[in-house]
Amino acid sequence: MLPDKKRVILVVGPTAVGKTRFAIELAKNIGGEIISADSRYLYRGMDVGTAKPTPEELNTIPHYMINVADPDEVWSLAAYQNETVRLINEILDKGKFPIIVGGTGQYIRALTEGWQVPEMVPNTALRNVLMDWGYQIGAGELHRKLAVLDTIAADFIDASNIRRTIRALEVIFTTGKRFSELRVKDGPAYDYWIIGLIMPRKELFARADERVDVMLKGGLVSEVKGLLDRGYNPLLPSMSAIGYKEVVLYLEGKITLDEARQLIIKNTHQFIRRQANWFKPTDSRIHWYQMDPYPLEIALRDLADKELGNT
RNA sequence: GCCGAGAUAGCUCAGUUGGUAGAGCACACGACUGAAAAUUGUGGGGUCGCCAGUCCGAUCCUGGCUCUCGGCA
Repeated sequence: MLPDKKRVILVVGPTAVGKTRFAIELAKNIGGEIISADSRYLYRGMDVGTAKPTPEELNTIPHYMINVADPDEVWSLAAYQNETVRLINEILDKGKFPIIVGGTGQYIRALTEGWQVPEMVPNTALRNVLMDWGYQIGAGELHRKLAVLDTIAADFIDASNIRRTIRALEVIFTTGKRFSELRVKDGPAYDYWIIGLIMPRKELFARADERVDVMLKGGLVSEVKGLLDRGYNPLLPSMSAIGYKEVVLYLEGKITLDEARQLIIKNTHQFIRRQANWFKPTDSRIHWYQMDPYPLEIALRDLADKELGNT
């Protein structure tokens, strides 16, 4: 099978479903290189708690967008998108298949739907001002201010979602344009083939729970302690990752280790549910595969059929 | 056996000066355009332990019973 002109493959699905292994095997079979679409793999030194691929796994197939930033660097959707589009072209130029793998639904969607993210770099000072304002008058009232300036944006941002409200106001105040107008969808720039991996939620939860214990035994606490010792602020976006924020609470003596474990499990379940909002079973663009029996062969066959134009 | 406390959603518990009930978690579903493993919205679910009494009306008051927990024997 030869690489198509603009074919890009994606492997999506909830955390702990088994994307990493599947993608590597897929890449080996079709001559692909892997671009991570996981907002937590970006950071160096955050390995155990993010279930990052092992160094051996990273060596078998070229991987990108992993370990590209220190934990105190702030990444974003737009930055991710820009960098990834560049990498896709690079891999295509080499005559290989780009395989985008990850569980960060927003990153995936932005790519597959061709989002034009508003050109407006976050303005921390402005955000802080808006945040203070929001706390004074209340999230609902701040949202009402937004409604005056941009009815459409106010419509798709929940009234109590102060963070989204602030971003919209930030963009409006800085650009003088409506946030809703800048929120453009260009449609897919490549011929995306989206593979969705899924398993019954109960099993998924069980796997995720097991993984939490593996992480704790595998040195999650000392990893977090190391990050704090190196001076990384627990309030950094990177440190808001599941597994990290809870262990920070434990290290600060606010909760016990067992409470931290329970919290991580709880937050992971909620995360899996939220991920399902981006990857829906009803989404006709996604080719869904149950993980049992292992779907590599079928997925390869479906892909081959697609290449031959039979689909 | 005696004394005390308790029995309310799947779990932990709050509550009703008597007018058939709530919160967190769990579970399910949704939003999202430069913080996204973030932030955020909605929903289903209860014969309020059992029986009797008082009352227009009992989950709440009274009596009995069953069970649980703690203390004493």
